[in-house]
Amino acid sequence: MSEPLETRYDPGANEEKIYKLWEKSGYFNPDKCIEDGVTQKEAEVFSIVLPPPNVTGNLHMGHAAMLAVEDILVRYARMRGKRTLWIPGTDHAAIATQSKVEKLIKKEEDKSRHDLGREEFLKRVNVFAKESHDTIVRQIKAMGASVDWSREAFTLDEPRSLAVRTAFKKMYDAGLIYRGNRVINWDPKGQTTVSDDEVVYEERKAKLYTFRYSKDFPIPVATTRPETKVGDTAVAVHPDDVRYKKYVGEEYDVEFAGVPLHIKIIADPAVDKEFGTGAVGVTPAHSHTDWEMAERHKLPLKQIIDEKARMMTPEVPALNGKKVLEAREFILMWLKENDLLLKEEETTQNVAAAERTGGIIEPLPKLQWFVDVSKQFDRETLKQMMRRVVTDGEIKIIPERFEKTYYHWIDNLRDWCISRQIWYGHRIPVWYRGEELYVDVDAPEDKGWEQDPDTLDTWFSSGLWTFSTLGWPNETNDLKTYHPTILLETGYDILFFWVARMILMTGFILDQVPFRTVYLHGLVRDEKGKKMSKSLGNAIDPLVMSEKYGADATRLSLIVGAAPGNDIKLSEDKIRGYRNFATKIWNAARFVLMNEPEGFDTAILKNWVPETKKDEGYLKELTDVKREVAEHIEKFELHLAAEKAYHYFWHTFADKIIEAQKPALKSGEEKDKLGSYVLLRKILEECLVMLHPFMPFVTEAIYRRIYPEGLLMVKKWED
RNA sequence: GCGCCUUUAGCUCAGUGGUAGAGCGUUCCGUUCACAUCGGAAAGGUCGUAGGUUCGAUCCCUACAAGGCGCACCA
Repeated sequence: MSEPLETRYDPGANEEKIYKLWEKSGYFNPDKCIEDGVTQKEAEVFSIVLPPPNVTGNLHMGHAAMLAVEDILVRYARMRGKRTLWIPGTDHAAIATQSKVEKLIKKEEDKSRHDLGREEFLKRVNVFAKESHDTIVRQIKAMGASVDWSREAFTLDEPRSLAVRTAFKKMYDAGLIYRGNRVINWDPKGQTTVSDDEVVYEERKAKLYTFRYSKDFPIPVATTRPETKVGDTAVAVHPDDVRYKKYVGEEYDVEFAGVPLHIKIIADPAVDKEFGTGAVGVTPAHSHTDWEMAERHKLPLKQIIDEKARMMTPEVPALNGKKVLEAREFILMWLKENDLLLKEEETTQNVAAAERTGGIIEPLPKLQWFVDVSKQFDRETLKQMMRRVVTDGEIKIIPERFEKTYYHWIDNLRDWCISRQIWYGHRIPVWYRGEELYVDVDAPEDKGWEQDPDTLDTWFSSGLWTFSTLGWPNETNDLKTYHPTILLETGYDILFFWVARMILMTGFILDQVPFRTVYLHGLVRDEKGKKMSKSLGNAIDPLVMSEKYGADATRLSLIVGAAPGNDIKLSEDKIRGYRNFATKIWNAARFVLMNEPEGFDTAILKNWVPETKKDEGYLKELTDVKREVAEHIEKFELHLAAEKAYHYFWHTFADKIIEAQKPALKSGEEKDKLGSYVLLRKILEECLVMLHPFMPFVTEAIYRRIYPEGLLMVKKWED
């Protein structure tokens, strides 16, 4: 035994050093483990990707929780002798990053991206993304995550770009990607389309106006958006509605607020007889459901709102170019003046807003690229395939209840709009020359072609993540060895955005599932249950906590009491509590090592058999606890595993077993001293192994004191 | 409208078909050496409400209530 341990464990003085030691060993990389004989070549594989954090800034507690869960599973697998790969990376997060940088430039230089131009703007974004990336990497390391940095990837780097273009081409050739003029969600603020999943709804009070288009129009209709009514091409009623049956099929020409309208009366089951007047003014260009109705009834489409959310009514100069809210007032005035407004009542409506920019969504028709989720390929559609792999059990979702949520989402899924009018992202691999269109991985060689200016939805590239990180489209060994990955661990809030899209992309492209098990963790909230966010000022910074209490304590605070899929309420007190545990581990070790007999030889530990029934009982209990902890980890019940290990160490090992040995150690005969010491030493070392996945730094720090050349990280976890 | 979750000690949460546990907090006691970032002890719960199944329910079923969430509708 060399130097005695200090009375306290100092995370600040140890963590960085230990992480460097791990990195230097090369054992985050499974190839190196095999090379050095730490892992058997034929060993079972444990592979997992790190959900790539967005390069929009810092990591928050949610990321820390994710890193903690994954690192525990990864370290456990590695100590179990599995061929363990954890791939790190970052996500370019197209819209999120672009809008963040746009805001910064606006604030600092009062310029828009158009002032800078595409090339210069992208340079700026890249600089920002690089800085953000570096911060993220530092933070991942600070949390102790044992990821294989040699395989680090970025959703927008060259290998991933090739994967994206190849995937696009493959899907286009199969007819699963098409270009179509459809009503999409337009974000006037971000000046781009967004997918259905990027739309968030907020309930607001609104007025419902009941009116007639003109004096002699037979059916009154109700609306919350009178300004869109200049785009109506039909009035829809329910097929069984006796009030209106006689009008169905009739067509009327009216002049509404100076705009000539041609209105056809149609019958469609989508109409609710009870709502409003039971008749709907159909605006095919500015409503998803109306557009679908228009498709069914072959109605014309009349766009009257442009991309700036302004009116397009050249017939009425006074209205033309007005913002929608001003236009609403204008129409209401006109209705009142002409005595056509019948009723005005309070109602609540869900206002659709773009998730990233907060812009109020304006549905409008636009020529965009879509993934067709209802087209057959290989005897089924993407929708059916996504459903099948979960119902068949090829993919298991934990907690199971989210499987229902997943099915529900699939059943309501519409074609996925993948083109965005932003600059930061994967440029769509399509080129145009007049009427010609060219789709391929690389640009056409002859002249005159122009590439589509749009970029792809960021989730298109993240959807390929489990295999683009393994080298696809190249047939790499990594791909053969590690795909499908064993586990995907992520927050339930991106089940649709990401998990579902990965299943979709992988299912089509590789005819595989991307992962066997999906483990969904909850969101980290503050002690009052509020979602942590910078703007609310209630965010607890994982790095600050790690500096204050150690990464081990921060990790454990995010694990204990956090059942899968349930939100985690976190307070600084809790983190402090687990810092105390790290101290306890340190001091228990300190005590044991202080009592090491002169000239102690560690060889004795190997074949040591307890001499008393009591010691035998202690060892039995230890083995039981360790096995139970392992079982919990294997069932992804980390909260139970951590609590059990914690409880055993503190209240059994420290409180009872150590206390019981004190008399012998203090005043016993040499033989008893040795016996007691070996017992404690044995249990201590086993505990270090058992606790290492949860608290890697403090356990490794102690282990290095005992075995200066050893590495706990790759010590075998035996049964 | 469809669906999901939560409701257990002051707080945060575990948990089991046989009348409840942990951590933190609180109160009291303790500082001759592993640790006061500690140890010991104590107080504190009719396990949301009402029914049902059962020999027996906090745990199973039904209804209800409160809180939260997802999806759809939102004319």
